[in-house]
Amino acid sequence: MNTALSILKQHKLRVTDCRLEIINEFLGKQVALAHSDLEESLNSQFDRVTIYRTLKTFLDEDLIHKVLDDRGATKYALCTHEAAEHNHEHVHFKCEKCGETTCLESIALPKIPLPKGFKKHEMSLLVQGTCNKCN
Amino acid sequence: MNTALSILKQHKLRVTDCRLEIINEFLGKQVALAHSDLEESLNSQFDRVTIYRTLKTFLDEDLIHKVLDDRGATKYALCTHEAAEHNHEHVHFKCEKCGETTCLESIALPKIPLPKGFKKHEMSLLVQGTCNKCN
DNA sequence: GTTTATGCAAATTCTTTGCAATACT
DNA sequence: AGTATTGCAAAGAATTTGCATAAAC
Repeated sequence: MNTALSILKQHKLRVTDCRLEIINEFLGKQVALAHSDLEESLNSQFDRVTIYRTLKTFLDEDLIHKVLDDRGATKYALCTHEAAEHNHEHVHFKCEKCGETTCLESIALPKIPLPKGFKKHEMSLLVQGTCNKCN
Repeated sequence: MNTALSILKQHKLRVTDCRLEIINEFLGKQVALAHSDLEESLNSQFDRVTIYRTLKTFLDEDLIHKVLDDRGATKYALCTHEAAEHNHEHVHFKCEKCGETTCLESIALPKIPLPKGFKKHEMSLLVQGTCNKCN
């Protein structure tokens, strides 16, 4: 079971209100969140700086990952840790109407034939359009 | 033939030093460039603000397009206008060693089966790894 | 009790806007 | 000549850093 508490414990991070609430935001809404989204939904409960630092900590611990955005905004989403090997390779879908970015984890990434001399390490795919809620 | 001059003429833009040089940067290095890259390579020849505005003009004219970056930096690359219909849907490759982002225009984007209710408009694919120069 | 996280202030960086001077057609 | 572009100053976001206080283990 994945509670905010158990996630922090798994990563051997100290349990603080800010961290718990931020993880709960990610668990609650199943979409990628930007710093500004968190600041807003946590309603100035925590300092802007604390949120930045929490996100950085989570990134370093591979608890969240960055999600590409067409507009250059930095968004984050929880990593799923089910498998032994960790990867961030989902398809992300950004809705052009509501602006939400969802991880489409069920969809496998295609194999891309690269030119000679290029070696793939990881890849990310961002699809833009309208989501199921806005259609 | 694609000279900086002819590109500006095609887009009915006024010919200025700054615009010519920026296009030449893109033509010269075949990689995606960020504002800071241009500022550096043009060596403070033009004001920071002018470069921002030039990039915005070029974006509006579909002369360049934004390229996704894993680190959240905003990068741009020239659009290729060969075909009648314009699209930005290349595969982009970012080298983790040298940091350069190249458009792999020859590689077709795969079709992605989206869940019910999702409708695709456009998509971008970023592959990260090591490029042919760094391998 | 020791270590780590938080909040506040302030510094940096990134990007945009207003306006007068300049360059383009 | 008329219009668009540039440079400078300055405003406004976004993000980072330093340090003392507070909280977690």
